[in-house]
Amino acid sequence: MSARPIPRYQQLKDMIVERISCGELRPHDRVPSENELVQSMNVSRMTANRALRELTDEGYVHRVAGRGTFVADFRSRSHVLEVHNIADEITGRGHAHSCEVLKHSRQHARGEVAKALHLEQGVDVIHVLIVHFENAVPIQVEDRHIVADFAPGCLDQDFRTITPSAYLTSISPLQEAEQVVRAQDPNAAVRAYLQMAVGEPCLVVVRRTWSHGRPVTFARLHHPGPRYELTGHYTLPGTRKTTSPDVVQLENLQR
Amino acid sequence: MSARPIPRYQQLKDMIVERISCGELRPHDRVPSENELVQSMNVSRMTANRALRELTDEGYVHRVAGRGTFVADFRSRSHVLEVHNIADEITGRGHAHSCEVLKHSRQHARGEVAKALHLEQGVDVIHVLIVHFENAVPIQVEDRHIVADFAPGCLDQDFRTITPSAYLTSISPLQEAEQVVRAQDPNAAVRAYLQMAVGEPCLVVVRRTWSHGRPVTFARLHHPGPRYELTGHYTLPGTRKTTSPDVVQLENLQR
DNA sequence: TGTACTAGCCTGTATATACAACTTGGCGAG
DNA sequence: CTCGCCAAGTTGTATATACAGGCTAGTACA
Repeated sequence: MSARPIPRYQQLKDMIVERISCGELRPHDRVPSENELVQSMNVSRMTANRALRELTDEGYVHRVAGRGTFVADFRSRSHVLEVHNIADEITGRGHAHSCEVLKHSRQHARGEVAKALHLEQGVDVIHVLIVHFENAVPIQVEDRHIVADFAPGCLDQDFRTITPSAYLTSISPLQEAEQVVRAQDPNAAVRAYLQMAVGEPCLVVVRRTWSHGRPVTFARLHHPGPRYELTGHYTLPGTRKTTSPDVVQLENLQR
Repeated sequence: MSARPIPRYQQLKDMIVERISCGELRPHDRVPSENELVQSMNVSRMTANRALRELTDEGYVHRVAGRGTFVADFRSRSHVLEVHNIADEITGRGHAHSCEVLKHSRQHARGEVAKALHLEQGVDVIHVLIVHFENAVPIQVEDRHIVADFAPGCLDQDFRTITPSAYLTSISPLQEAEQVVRAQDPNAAVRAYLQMAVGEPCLVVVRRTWSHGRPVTFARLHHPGPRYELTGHYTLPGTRKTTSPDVVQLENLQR
């Protein structure tokens, strides 16, 4: 059996990730410097350097020469985990975001929601239903359930000023996400919220997110097919020659 | 102005990536060992080690203690770049994949295709139109254009046995991808190919891929909304505690 | 002929050391 | 009081060295 000991740089990484994960170290907090790790952990500076450098590559921390190492803001961790902060997406286009909170209440998890969140039937969850607008045009219906004891202050949040997605990433690091995208006809309620014509399809994103090793939120996001598309841009890591592909505006697909 | 010199480990990485990118080093070829780099590039072994180790993390090479360092198979590079090899996806579900090649010919790029591929009007492209089946049920219409001089042997390929996606990743490393997902009603031809009922929406993926710093392929993938969904699973790098979220089969969304 | 072993190369890790560049805070000169 | 400079701490890089462990080919031996 290969019971090779865990390398010391990995032990350092695990220790720091654990302290971030459990909340002992919060975003923008200072992480022990290389020299401090040399003393407290009894390793060489190169080993401490490797641990912190790899944590930088992985997005956990942020380093500034001359100042120190700091815990990264959770939302800068992975674009794929925050790709669905609809407010940022809209303001990033230079448009105005607004929203209407239709529901924001405590409920007992049932059926699909309980199963998706790995909860017993009846456990408390927070249910929010929000319609997001881009320049006053409805662009997303956000139907989200949040495990209640994960976000104690959730009911007091004003989701008109901070989206649930932004709120969730601010209170804890999200470690894992699962997403399903499908094209589907909306039911009457969603169609009305999105002001869609009969026969127009929705782009539906169903997303579960994990934190501290358990699912904490389950969201169903409905978008009007004619007015919304999901864009992604992927670059392999380590590519130096910034090809910067000018984003060609794709024409409408009529064939 | 900060004209800081490029670090030596980065120079090594750039040199090796360039040799892979231009085809001098092909998948499974042996990359110079650390000690060879020490001699030929006049660096210390730790510097060579850092370069090769980071290239390993980035998926360019594969290292085996005792044997050496080898160029990684392109398709193992990034799941996001090959997420749309529909054949692998289907066989991964344990189902049977088959396809029908409706078109496979040389054409002159025009309009939207020329613009997307950054080509002058009239430059040669290969056009393939393929319907993919999962257990004899049509699941994707692949409408793809490939820059002709990028894939000289493209017209001789048998795309019934190897998908265009697999073929392209086999001949060159893909560096960048751009993808747009939308829900849209199909036109009559696509609807017929996919054996869809009138009124059912399509999940459309439009994808451009770069290699050697230029766009080389442009694909429009139509899927039947009722029978197809795009799933993604994202884990943050460096997470040791494999949470392994059992994939809950989400129920149909009826609200 | 066949088997076992060893020498040599390779990666993986760890340490000690060194220098450069950046940032901040404090101290001293004006 | 203010400005400028310098010292201390921090990250970023580079080197030399060392040992452990994996793999392979070739040699010695039976």
